[in-house]
Parts: sequence; structure tokens; C-alpha cells
Amino acid sequence: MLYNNLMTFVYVPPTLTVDGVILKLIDDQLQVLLVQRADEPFKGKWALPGGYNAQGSTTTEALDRALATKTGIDLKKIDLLEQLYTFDTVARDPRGHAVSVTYMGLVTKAAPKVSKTTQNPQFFPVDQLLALAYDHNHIIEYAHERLQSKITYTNAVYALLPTKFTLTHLQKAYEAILGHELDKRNFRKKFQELDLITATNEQFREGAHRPAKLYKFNKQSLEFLSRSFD
Amino acid sequence: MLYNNLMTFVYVPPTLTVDGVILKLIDDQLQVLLVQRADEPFKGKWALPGGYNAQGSTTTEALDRALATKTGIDLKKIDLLEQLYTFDTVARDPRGHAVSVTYMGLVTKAAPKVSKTTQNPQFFPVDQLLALAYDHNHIIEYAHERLQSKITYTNAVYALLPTKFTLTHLQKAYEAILGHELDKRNFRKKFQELDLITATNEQFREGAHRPAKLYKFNKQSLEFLSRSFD
DNA sequence: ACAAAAGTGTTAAGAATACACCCATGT
DNA sequence: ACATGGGTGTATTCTTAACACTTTTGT
Repeated sequence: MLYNNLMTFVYVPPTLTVDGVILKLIDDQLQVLLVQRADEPFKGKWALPGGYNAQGSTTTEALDRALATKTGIDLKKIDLLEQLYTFDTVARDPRGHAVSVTYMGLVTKAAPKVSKTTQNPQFFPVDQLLALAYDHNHIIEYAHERLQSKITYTNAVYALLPTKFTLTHLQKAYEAILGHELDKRNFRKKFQELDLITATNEQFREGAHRPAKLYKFNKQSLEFLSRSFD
Repeated sequence: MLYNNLMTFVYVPPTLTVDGVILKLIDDQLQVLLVQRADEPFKGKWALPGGYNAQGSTTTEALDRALATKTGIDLKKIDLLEQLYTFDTVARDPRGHAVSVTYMGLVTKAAPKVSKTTQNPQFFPVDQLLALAYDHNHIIEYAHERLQSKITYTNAVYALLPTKFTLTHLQKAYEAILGHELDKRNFRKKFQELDLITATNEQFREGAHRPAKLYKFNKQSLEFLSRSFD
């Protein structure tokens, strides 16, 4: 408790930070965007991009600033953003206890940029991470679990796929996120019954085999499924 | 941006608050604990119990303090506590923007106490609330939805029922939370297949009719269901 | 004996799972 | 002509949903 010289109560808030778990599918793997810390604590270690939330900024504004500064990715380029959880966390500064609001962002095209301010931003497969700064391994696991369940009751994968994609792309996306294989015929049958995607007239040709139909999502925004999936 | 007289950056965090949505089943209705605000803004209006989170306190410590002070309920008496969401919210003080971490607490026996510090704490049915202070109606709806889905894939109802209860009690709890009726035979069959509850040797006698078997939950802690419910 | 809630089973429809072959293409 | 991934259907099992009567008790 802090009191000023008139003995009235002075409220001092804790440090507030935001951290973003930015996920992208690369090489049929779910990957997470990390930066290499420039300062103590954990100098040189990999960490989630994040930063202080100062008075006057909302948490998403603070996230926007942290992402832009440290990774060169604009929040507008994030295809689906969702708040994850707020952690009471070990402080990143000497003032002790801090509180961190975390977000998960799904991304299709956005790529990090190298600049004066960015901190070596790179994507890493979520399944093979070394020890990160703070409790960030834990936060990433939490995000991964949230995403796993989210794709079973919503169309959230749209935010990880290009506008047009094949059913194989779609299935591989599910398999990468869920971490196990799915039956091709059952997957296609069920997904097509859900009325989330429509076939286009276009085809995807690649390699010495039959070309695949390209599909697109009916809506590029979150929809809930009538029957949940998997 | 604030700078001190050496022109180095001074970090000033936003106001941080916590609010609790404390839910209890009373008269086969889901009810929420509210307090009547003693001060501006919203003086006299009903609101969720909450308060400032000062530096050095975790969010649950701040919640504990706010609940104890304003409702006389000890956090230890809460049978299941879960963080809900962190809202960027209109400030409750003149310093502008604030951030509020919200929790949902499920309770079986805990009752509010009247004292010098408590603010007329009372339970109100969640389905018939007047306009509350801040965005609290919205927060309560959010909590209600979370609870609705939570009871379909976990044993979370245990935290709203007495240790021993009848299958009718259990069904009424589900109906009160979900807001619609369930088929008696299907409910009982399915619930008993889930291996969450065990019959005791005791009976519940009340009124001029056949007595009911009393059951208890196998675990008084959160378990996930093998097959989800409803 | 009557009123009131407890307790109990079957059938039909829908959903999930397991599983193997032909098709269209590039080289 | 062959290698490669694209595309398709059926049978079985499990799950859900709909539905009505008998039992036990207190008064």
C-alpha cells in the first residue's frame, strides 16, 4: 500500500505487458513468430514479440506497436486475432510482478521484416521449440491447444490458408494443427457437408499428377459449425 | 509518451482492475452476485464486485481482496474459479482508459455478508438483470456463455451443487444454466455412462412421493468428458 | 386412494468410422 | 508406360432423439 504525504491512498498499478502468439503454416507445419531479445533479462534468448502497455493504449494498440516495432508486421495483416489469457507473470523489469495480456494471431501471408528496430524475427515450428524466455513455451502451448479446439467448432483455418486452396491443403492444415492424420474420404465428405467452402472453377496444377480443384471459404470471418469436427 | 527530466522514457501503466462474476444456483435459477456502488461513477447502481489491482498483487490476490471487502466472501469459498477475459474498458476513475481482468467463480454454499465495508451484496437471476454499471451486463453474458459450454465438456457443475444431490437436482442445474429443458431418460442414461458420479446409499426424501437416490461426483475438481454433452 | 416425483427401455434416425480402387496428369 | 497425388462409395458401429408407464412414498 502506498500513501502520499497527505496520507491518502495512492494507487500504483502493476506493469502491464502484451505478448502475441503469431501462427502461420509454413511447409505444412504450424510455426510461431519469435524475436531474439536485445536486452536483459533473457538477452539473446528467443521470445514472443511483445512489449509494455502504457497508459492510454488499449491492449490491441500496445500489441500493434510491439509487433510493428519488433517484427515489422502490421496488426492489420493479421487474419484472425483472438485474446488468449492474461498471465500473472515474472516481471521483465526490476520493478517485480507484472501482468501480461496475450493474444493469438493467425496469419496467411504476413512476413516479418528486418529493420533497425526489429529483433531478428523468424518463424519456428511450434513442435520443436527450445527453451524460450519467460513462460513463453507455456503460452505457446496454450495457444496451440486453443487453436486445436477452435478449428473443430469454427472455420478458423481460413485465417491460415490462402484464399484459394485444395482439399489436400485444407486437410494438411488440420493435420499440422491437430498433430495427427485424418482419413481422406471422411475428411472430405464431412467438410463438404458443413457448407463452409465452395468449389471454384479453377484448378491447382503441380507435379506429374491429376490437378486438384481449388476451393474457397464462403466467409473470411469466423463462423461456428453446426456439427463439430473430429 | 512520458519522459522525465533527463528525457528518458518513463513507463506509466494503465489502471488495472479485476472483476468477479460469482455464480450460484438459487431456487433452480442461475444467479450472479452484485454489489451496489458506494461512489461515483455509477453511484447507487448495481455492479460486479471488483476493484483495483495494485502493484505487487496478482490478479487473483486483487480479486480476493475485492471480494472479501465488498461482499464478505472469501476466495477460498469459491468452488471453481476461472479467468474469463480481459476487457479494455471505460475507466472507473478520471485517469481515463483502464484494463479489467475478469474471473468467473462458481459457488455452492458461500453467502455474502453485511458489514461496514460490504456494499449491499446480493444474488440476482442472470436472466432478468437491469442495466448495470460499466459493461457489466456484457461481462455476465460472456460468463454465462462460457459456463454453458463448459458444462457440456467438463464436470464443472460439481461446483454449483451440494456434495450429495439427486439426478433431478443435477438435471435442473443443467436446465437452469442452458436455459432449456432436457429429456429425463436420455439425460440420466447419458450422464450415468460418463462415469463422473456414483450413487451413495443415502436417499433424499421430500414431499409425498418416492424418495430419490443421492449421488456424488467422483472428483471435486475439473475433469473433461470423454464424449461431450448436449 | 390419490397425488407427486422417481425410476426405467426400446426403436428409429443420424453420425462416425473403416476401408480400396480408378482417374488425370507430367515426364 | 509409369509414377504421383486427386477423387470417390459402402457397410458397420456408435450415438442421439423421441417417447409412456410403473414404483414408492406421504397424506
